[in-house]
Amino acid sequence: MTDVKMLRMNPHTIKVACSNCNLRELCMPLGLSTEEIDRLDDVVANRRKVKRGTALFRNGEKFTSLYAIRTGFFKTCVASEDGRDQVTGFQMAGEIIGLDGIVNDHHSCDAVALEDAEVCVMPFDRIEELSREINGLQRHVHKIMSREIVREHGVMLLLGSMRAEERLAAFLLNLVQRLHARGFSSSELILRMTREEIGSYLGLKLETVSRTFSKFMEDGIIEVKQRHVRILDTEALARLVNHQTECH
Amino acid sequence: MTDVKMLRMNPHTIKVACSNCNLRELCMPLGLSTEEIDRLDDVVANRRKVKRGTALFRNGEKFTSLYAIRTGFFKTCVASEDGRDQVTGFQMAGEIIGLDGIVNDHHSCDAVALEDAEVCVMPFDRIEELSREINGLQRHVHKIMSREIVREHGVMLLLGSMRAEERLAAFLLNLVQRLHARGFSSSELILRMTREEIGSYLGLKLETVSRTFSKFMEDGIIEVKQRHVRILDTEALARLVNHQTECH
DNA sequence: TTATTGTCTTGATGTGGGTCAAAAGCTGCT
DNA sequence: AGCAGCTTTTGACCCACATCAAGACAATAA
Repeated sequence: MTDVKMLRMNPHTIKVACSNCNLRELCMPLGLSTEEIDRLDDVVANRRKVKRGTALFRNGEKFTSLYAIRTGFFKTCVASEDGRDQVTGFQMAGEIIGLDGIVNDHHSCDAVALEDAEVCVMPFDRIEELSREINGLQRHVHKIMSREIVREHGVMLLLGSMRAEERLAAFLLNLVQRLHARGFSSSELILRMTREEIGSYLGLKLETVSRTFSKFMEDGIIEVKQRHVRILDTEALARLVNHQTECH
Repeated sequence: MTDVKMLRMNPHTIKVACSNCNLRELCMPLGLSTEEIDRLDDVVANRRKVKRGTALFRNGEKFTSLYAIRTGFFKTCVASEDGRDQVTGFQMAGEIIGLDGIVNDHHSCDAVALEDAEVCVMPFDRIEELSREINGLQRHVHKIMSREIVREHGVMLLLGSMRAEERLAAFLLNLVQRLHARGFSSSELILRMTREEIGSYLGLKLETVSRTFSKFMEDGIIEVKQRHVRILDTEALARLVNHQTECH
């Protein structure tokens, strides 16, 4: 038996329930009846652990399920024929990954854990089945996909029209805001990704990311020490993003 | 009565049917029963004409419907607080626009016609209703949204890691391929957008777009005369995109 | 402890594409 | 036809970021 088969058949899985999950409000619809919430548990087939540095799924693999992140941190990236690759997003607890696989029944990007992680496996045919019966779930699935489309519009704006400082400022504000929504500090964070991964996401080289961090530190906007970042002046970051230049 | 209200109440609409629409295979699912196809006609509330240069919808407007393009050509664009804007896509006959509005019940981008256009208005609550009953439609809606997510991944790769020539080559190949799928030439096309709009989409300035066109012409890869483009060497364009540099 | 490897910072230098400017070509209007 | 306003092209110059290179720092293993 191949290693791959072993992995598929013995995927460190645990049977669990949404009904008592503290992340439910992040990844599942609100306002369901208790009966509907019980039925949601049928959607989550099991959980799966993903070790740091390994892939939850890879480009080309058959698509079967969406994944709700329970713990840990992921990056998704696409690659072009000639080997360049581009980080398309960083995902944290409560967020859903795998949507890219729906259109062609195969994934078109890699999802790699940046720290040991655990995900809820939600077979997509079960989701479709149940969302025919629970309007709130149907609506929720649509919203999640639309949200991803809108998020990507924002990244396109960033990549297409912002300069390095603006990109990094936008990146930091976005990260800290999402962490804050999960109960973490709104001024302090640990980066789970390397400078190179940040650079890939932002369309910059790692040296530029590093230099821009240093620049922000000189300007007293943040403190950075390796992966630990403390935001001292959120307003200044926001001003950078909105390009409130001091001219006239 | 305000102009806006006038517009809403008198939107140049015509009642029509999918069942005999020659674009159905592009915007609607395949393999439905005749009974199901008849019911699809209920989804399309009416058609709406959009004059060149005017918006089908704008950022901030209430979201009610998706739109299937019947004729004409659109651009979608997002704007940042400080007025910069970014073209996020160009859409042609058979493609669906409006997906951005689902998540917040309001549109988050503008859709502007680049030539006189006509769209089928599909109220989203009707789509949701019917897709609970017709599995093929449900699946189709999911695929359309997933396709858009994957398309945007491609744009992120382009914006994040390609150089000007590669971007323009990728853009041309993509356009001509989509046009070819609609029965047009695979080597000749009319650009419906300005150099500035191309530049915005590709994260370049209009001068760079113009220079790159000229460069391609010097190299004998294409012929350009204003908005008319003839592709002489598709292979060369493809090689550019895949960065097959001549260095070993 | 030291070696090893991956990550990060910083400096020196180069360049792709941005910016500014001018002119030519198109389109539409009167 | 003639004018006005876009759009496009092209040239000259510049700068933000890439590239190349060296060294510092951190984490892990021997």
